[in-house]
Amino acid sequence: MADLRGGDLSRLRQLNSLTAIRELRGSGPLTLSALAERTGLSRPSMKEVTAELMALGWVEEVPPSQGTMGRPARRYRFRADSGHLVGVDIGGHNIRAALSDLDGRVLAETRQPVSLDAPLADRLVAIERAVTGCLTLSRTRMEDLWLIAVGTIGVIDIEGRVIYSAAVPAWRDLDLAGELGRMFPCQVLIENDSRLAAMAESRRGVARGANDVVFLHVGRRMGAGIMLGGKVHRGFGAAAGEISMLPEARWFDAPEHLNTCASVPAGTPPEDAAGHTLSAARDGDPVAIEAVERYVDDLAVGAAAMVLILDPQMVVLGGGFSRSADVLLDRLRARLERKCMRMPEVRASTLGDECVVMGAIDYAVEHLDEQLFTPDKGPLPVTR
Amino acid sequence: MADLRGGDLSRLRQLNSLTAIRELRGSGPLTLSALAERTGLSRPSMKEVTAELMALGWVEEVPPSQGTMGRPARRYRFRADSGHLVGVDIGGHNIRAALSDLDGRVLAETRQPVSLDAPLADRLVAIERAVTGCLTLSRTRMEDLWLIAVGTIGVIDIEGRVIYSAAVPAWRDLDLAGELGRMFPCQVLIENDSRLAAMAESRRGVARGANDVVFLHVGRRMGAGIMLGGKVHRGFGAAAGEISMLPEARWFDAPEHLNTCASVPAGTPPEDAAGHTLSAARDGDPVAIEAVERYVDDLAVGAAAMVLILDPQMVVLGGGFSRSADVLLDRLRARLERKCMRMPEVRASTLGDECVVMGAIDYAVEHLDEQLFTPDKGPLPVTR
DNA sequence: GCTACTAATGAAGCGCTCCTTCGTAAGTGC
DNA sequence: GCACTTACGAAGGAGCGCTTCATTAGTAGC
Repeated sequence: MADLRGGDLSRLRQLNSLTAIRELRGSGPLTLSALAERTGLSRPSMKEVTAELMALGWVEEVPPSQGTMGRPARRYRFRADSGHLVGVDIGGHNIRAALSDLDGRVLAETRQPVSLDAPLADRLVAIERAVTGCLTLSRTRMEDLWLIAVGTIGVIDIEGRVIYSAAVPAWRDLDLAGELGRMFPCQVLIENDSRLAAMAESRRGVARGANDVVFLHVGRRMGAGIMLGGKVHRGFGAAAGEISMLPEARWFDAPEHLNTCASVPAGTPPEDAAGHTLSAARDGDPVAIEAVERYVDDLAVGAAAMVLILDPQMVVLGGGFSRSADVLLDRLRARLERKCMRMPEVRASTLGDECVVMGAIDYAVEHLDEQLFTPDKGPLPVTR
Repeated sequence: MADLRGGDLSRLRQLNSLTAIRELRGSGPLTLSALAERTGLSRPSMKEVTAELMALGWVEEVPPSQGTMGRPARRYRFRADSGHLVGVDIGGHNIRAALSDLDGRVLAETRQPVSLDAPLADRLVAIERAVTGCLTLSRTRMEDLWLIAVGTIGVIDIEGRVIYSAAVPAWRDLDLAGELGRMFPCQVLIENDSRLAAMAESRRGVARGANDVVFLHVGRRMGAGIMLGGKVHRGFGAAAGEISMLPEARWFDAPEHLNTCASVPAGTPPEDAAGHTLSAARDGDPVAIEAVERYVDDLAVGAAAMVLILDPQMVVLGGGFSRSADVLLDRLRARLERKCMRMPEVRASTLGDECVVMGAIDYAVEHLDEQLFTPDKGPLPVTR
């Protein structure tokens, strides 16, 4: 509403075309009348819009559905297959990639393990392999990629440089946008992974329909992503959501309660310790339960800070530990209930490990929408 | 961009009319050509728009400016005087009101002292007096009031009920919207006072031009207001910004450091104690300085939480203690510099005690804009 | 196999909004 | 009083969306 400047007549057509595409994308093939009803336009106008979209290659006709009363209506669908998107999740230990059509429907997925302290070159190679893996799996050519969206750990500045990364040494002070821009021939978007996870949950996960969502990444490291008004909240310098940096929020060392619990068997590899503790707590081990209580005590402080400041509709628990959401959720709820002014819904992620990749794809889809009718903005193929 | 659905042609005209009004409001009288250039429309179209706006009574012609080359251009201005707005600040000890024209230019101001523990009826009477005082001062009739916006301490829910108020006993569980709706014959908007203060600072105060602003109310009580993307951030349940409720954020008791400082002379009334401490610190009293340091230590925790979570462009220090911003600002900056990921600008409020009233007026003006062309929404007079 | 019914199609005509273009009008400067 | 500058106002045209109506392509019933 704010940046709306009316203007030309053609702008009106653009907007109407865009809403038509959004409707088509959301609901599969639609008849002209259905489309007209949904967009609020008249049928003849809608017809003109679809004709234009078909000429542009965005929309195509599909065979009419049979068995209906009256003359069968022509049906149109968004040509989601006329281009491809890739979402990448650059984690500490794994690099995931997924290739999707323009609707965000996943066509191929890959995963490349990578060690935390791998040198930069290895990590970059793993990224390239993850993406090319998706391409071969789905028999897609690199030239058919329109957009790659990348979610990564660390704080990324507006230009796509990694300005902070506690976990991954090779990642610090890296011009990630530059590296990936050289690697792939299409546009590359870079975003913080927790923000993308938040987006995925609010688009296709447990928070679908909620516009104001806080995503808590609980795992070996802590993080948070924020959706406000249905949009990713990046902040003025793209550093929003970094509450784990604040000692008083007690997030940074919170996982230690689970890692150092006495009920973890000796010899357990450190990356599995927290999982053991959570399982033991589920089975009723009082020592483990005590550790979990202390963990959630800490978790709740940062979470309450976010809830009190933002007042979101929903808090989504994601990340590695959210597999044990049954152990964590009610405990977190109880503490937030005491600390918060207005209690938000608190739910566990339904997308799990796929969260960030899915969010990256959703992010790419959103960007696509925005660029559909501003061809000067980015090098998007218009017809095919 | 998101809620934009194109649609009718007349919608286009509405939007263009609205941008025209915004330009006129912002820049005083404008010629047709200037207006056309600013809005991006052609001169003939602009002429039609202004003709319509003049017919509606929103815009009027003013004498052309002299001494220019060529034929003098007709000039148009927004008829800011065709209606009036009132902003009210319901504080603990004072009730302020200001009457403005539709541009938000203040025409009259009043203040009504009221004691913290005054019964509800007295407080409501004081509100009415503050408003009617403005009316008589500016010789305005109650019927010429279009909109009253009220900022108040406490947490207000979406329906305008006070659901929490630590400071003012009479305020709790009050249906404020209902009470004020019965009191005044026009529409009444209610909002949290810190949010309105944030709005005022970002519209006409020190944060003018900044879209992402955190306003910290530092005074006998602590509060915060958030502007994101140029809009007040209310949160899903209108409870955003209440970080002072979190003990770990150390805001709630922070003022005690100043109140209980040993350098405050015995017999000082409690409400003046903090002021004494701040003055003494300015004069170099080491005991007072120590108290201030501890105060800012606490203040910085909650402030850092907000900055880390939101990553605003600017943090504005307002409220009673901000009169001593010279004592506080650099100390706060130093701490935030250590705690935050990206350091925002930190500035002192320039509007002082007027902050909330001004914000209320700005809030009313904004609402007006939104309702200009949706007459079904509220009972706004269209012509005069 | 024919008729009645249903629902979508396609074309025609209208109104609104914006655009460009042009001759005209009203000032200033010499 | 004349040239120059700048704005005004009217005319004509293009784009977009709307309503209306005859036509078309199916199903359902007899």
